[in-house]
Amino acid sequence: MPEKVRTVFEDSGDEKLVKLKLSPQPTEEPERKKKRNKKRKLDDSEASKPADQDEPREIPTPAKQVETTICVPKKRPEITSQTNGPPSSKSYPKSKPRPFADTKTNFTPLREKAKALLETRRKLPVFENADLIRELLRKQDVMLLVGETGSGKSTQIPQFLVDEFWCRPVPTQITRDGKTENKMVGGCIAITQPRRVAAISLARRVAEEMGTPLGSHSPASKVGYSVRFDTSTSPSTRVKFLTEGMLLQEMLHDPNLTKYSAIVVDEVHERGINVDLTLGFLRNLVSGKKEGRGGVPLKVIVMSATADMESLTDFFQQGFKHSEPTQKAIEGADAEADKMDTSTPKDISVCHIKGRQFAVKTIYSPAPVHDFVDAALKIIFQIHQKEPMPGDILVFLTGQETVEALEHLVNEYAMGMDPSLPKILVLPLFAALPQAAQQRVFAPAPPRTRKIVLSTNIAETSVTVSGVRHVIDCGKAKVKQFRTRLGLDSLLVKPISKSAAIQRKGRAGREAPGQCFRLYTEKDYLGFDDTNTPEILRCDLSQALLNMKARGVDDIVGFPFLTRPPREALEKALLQLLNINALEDDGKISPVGLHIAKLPLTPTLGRVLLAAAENGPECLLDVIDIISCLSVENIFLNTTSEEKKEAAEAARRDLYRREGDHLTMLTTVRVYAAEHSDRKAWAERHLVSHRAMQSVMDVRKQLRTQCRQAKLLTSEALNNTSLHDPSPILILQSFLAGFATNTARLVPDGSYRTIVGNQTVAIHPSSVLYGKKLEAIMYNEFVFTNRSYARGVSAVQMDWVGEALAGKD
DNA sequence: GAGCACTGC
Repeated sequence: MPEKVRTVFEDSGDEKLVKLKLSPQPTEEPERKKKRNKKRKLDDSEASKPADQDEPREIPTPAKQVETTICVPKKRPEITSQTNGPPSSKSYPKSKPRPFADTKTNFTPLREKAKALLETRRKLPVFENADLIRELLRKQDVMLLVGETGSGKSTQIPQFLVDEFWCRPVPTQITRDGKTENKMVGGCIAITQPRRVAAISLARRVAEEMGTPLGSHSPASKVGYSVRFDTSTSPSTRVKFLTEGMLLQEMLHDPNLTKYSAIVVDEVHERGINVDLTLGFLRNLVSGKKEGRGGVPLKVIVMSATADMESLTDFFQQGFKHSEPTQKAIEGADAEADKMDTSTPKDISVCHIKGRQFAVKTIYSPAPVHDFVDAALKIIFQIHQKEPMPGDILVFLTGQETVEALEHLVNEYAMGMDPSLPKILVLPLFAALPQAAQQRVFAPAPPRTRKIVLSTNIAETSVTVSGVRHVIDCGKAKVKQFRTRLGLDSLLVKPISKSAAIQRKGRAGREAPGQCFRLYTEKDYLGFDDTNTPEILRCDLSQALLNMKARGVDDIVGFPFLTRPPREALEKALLQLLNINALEDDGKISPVGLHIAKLPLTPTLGRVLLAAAENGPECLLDVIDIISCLSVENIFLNTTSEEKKEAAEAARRDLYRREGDHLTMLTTVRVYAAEHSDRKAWAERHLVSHRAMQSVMDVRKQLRTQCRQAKLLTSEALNNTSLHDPSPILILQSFLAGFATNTARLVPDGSYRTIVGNQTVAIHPSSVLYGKKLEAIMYNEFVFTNRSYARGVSAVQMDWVGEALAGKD
């Protein structure tokens, strides 16, 4: 090993850095395992392993006792003092035995299991706050809960609440449009999650803890989940885990969420656009008059891992302030109400629950790092030489390119390594990696071997690698940013936020004390943003706006955004919706828009689908096949080596169509769907991603069903198995109905210029049209990475483009 | 000659 390897961080003052606010915290085994299950993305079969694998393991004794902080509104000191009293676990069982009373099924084994789990649940930090949380929610409708990693909040909070009196269904009379209707309101708790796998594995865990079967397995099941393509609930479901997108979807059909007594919004700190929309709608619901719920209140519990609760408190308080006038009228106490504005929150409580993690030592680079791949290489071998086994290394890099570069370097250096040292096993990890290769990361390292996982930020939230005690953080990540003015997405390397840095560091302290090497200076760290930029500031807003319009939010400017997008971004999105006729001229949603909003597609792809329907059932079926591919990750596998690349070219030649990527996708779906013996083998032969194709078939099925329900397709058209010849012209013209502005023409110097905006754009190398010179092209995506690229490209004729653009006026 | 990570009845 080269001399240099050891130098960089040798004297980087570990002592000083250790002091960095690391709350020394013990660990909690079941919670950790739950998290691992929860975060282990990408493999549902893994998540569905039998529960007995979740049994606690031996764990080192924690260094210090957990500290639990509770902050409640100053007005209620008496409640705070309650939690400082005797252990609350005693009071828990009093409301517990009920769940089984009303069923004949033999749940004895499940109950036994639940009983065993109760012991470990009691040790969760959140458990001692159960009474306080219940108490507060009896009186207030909104609770903000900061729960650090390992606090157990996601599994326990719903169980604390499910037997509360306010969580029962209430018979009500709801008057709408002059008609009065008797209806049961409430009874269920929803818990939203940003990711599918998290929703499913949390549901599984909570079902075990409650001693009830999961979802549709039994009509008596109390716990279920709902994610796209996979819903598992029963008539008795009281606790339902769902993705944020799924809750938004439910709200389209039932804006008042009448099934629910409480909505728990989890992982809010991740700030995906769906969570922002959800919170906006929920705020309107809790601070409104609740007529649609027959006056039955809805409890909202907002949970986050970071302490930035101020903006959320303000957010909900603003809502109550706005609703004050109606209350004033009722109470006739104007002066009192005005005073409320400056006092403590009246309707919101805030709880803070410390998590359980081992201490992680932070080691900064003493000087700025220019080449983080090189710097990471040195630290890897420094750790490998100095640190005892076991203790795997997790390196956060920016993308596939840097991951593969470092993989190569580490393997090269390892060959010249002192043979007396333990072996090294380098494992890359990124989303585009085939499933089997990803799974290797989760297997324990072989004896006398140190695992070195080189990962993108997929390991920050979506996937948990066990065995990690050393983290190396390059301090950067690729971030997608929609640029309103240019109408393009850029994918650029940017510094991460402080909260992402903390999250990365935390990955070293899940099983034992660890260390985190930051490939940047402490000064750099202090210059990072506090939190990740919310997605709502980084993405095209047309889908979000259409969703809002579809449920009658016409005043976009008046909508309660947790973070308000710039006016320009909102205007651009509105314009885009007008362009595809999703809105009327007065800004209200059009019938076309309403139809599009119900499809699980971007507004543009939704528009394409409707245009295809006008071109006849054959064209619609073909366009559904193509759209299904476009709404899924890349269906063609990445080719790693040169030989593979050539093999791929040869294998796929019969799928490629000269018209472009759209017709190529259509051919691929058709051939795949016609393959009845072994689709997996077929996919492997053609270097097509079988996983992606399975998703394509799911989406295709869903879209076909929706089209039949909307009477765009007849059952005969769907059942007709004889294949027609596709009409490229009709298909591409349908696409132009949504993508007329995503077109470019060839200019004399051989490059392409966009027809709207006259910007230079190149055909992406992944396209079948890469390097081809055509009169004009249409593309689905306009992305900037190292240069401007068009992705999802087909050849079109200029006069079609002219017609499509003229149709907009 | 190139692909951060999620999601949708």
